[in-house]
Amino acid sequence: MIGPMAQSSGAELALLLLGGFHSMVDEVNVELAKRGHEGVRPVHEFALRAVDAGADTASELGRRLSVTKQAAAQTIAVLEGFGYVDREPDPGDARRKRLRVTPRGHELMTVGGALFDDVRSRWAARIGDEQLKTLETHLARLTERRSFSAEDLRD
Amino acid sequence: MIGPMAQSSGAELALLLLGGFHSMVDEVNVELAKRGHEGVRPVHEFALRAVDAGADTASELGRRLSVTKQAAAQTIAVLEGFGYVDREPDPGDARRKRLRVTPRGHELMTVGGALFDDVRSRWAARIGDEQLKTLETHLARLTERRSFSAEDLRD
DNA sequence: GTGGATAGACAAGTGACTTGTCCATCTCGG
DNA sequence: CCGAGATGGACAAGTCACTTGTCTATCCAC
Repeated sequence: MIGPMAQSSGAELALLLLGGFHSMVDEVNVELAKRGHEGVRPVHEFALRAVDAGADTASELGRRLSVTKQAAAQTIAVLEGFGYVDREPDPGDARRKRLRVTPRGHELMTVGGALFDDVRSRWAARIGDEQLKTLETHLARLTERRSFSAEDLRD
Repeated sequence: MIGPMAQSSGAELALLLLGGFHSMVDEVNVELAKRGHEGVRPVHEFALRAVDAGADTASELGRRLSVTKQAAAQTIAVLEGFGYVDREPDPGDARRKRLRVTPRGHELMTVGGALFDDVRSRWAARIGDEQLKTLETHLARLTERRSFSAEDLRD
């Protein structure tokens, strides 16, 4: 379908990149569901990583993910509902509610990260580790100017 | 941000692929807007290509894009509003409304395709044409089992 | 011809956002 | 020490791209 539909090698490349992303994410999602993390979406996992990396308030998370603080607050509400983060008042600033990744949240990060690594390993086995590393290096160069974040990770 | 946030080379790879896709699409969108195709989104262009490639009814377009016929009908309504497609009754089947890409629609496809090709050329100039072709070949192999479609092209 | 599949329209609901508004709290210059 | 402006978070309403569900009109095969 890609060939006849795209009719442009540039458009095909774009679809290949998106297809690669979804291919990885779909595999990881299926495995996560089997391991008791049903309903979790990539955006949740990446948001969780951002929280763990220091985005411990809704406003800060919004900045990191390039969305409004309201959108970040909704994502946090979902993560809190799933038990992946909890919120406690900041003793030093009564406006803030500090976010913390729960043990279950850390487990999701560990399992999810391992699953992504598994998919990557399988890819490396198919095209060769050196080839995959080269591919990554090139992609990194091609996207380096994008201050990329997890926006548009909707599915 | 990718490094510290991902904490997993597999997850990083996924973000690189998505970042590459968005990088291409964003550039093309900016140029399309400058050329009088404001408001058009990638999903519209890919849907248009699908219509041109033979998905000439809402139901068929839905199948090709792996969305419901209702969703396809909405996309068509947008495309029709922009003047990229028109609909006429099918003389051989009174249930169908046959879709046709208008001249303006063909122009969008041409211009959009050329813009995607431009981005691809610029990438080729940076990493080498052979390297880019190798990257594409590998991506094609890695995603070949996915009966890929334009779903999740939302942004 | 009649029963089942199919095309499309209409309605309502969802998820992930947005903008806009509001208040509580913090920070800093004077 | 105090008032102005910045910041964090909550609430409300609207948007966008879907979904499920239902309905009618039409087609096709037996």
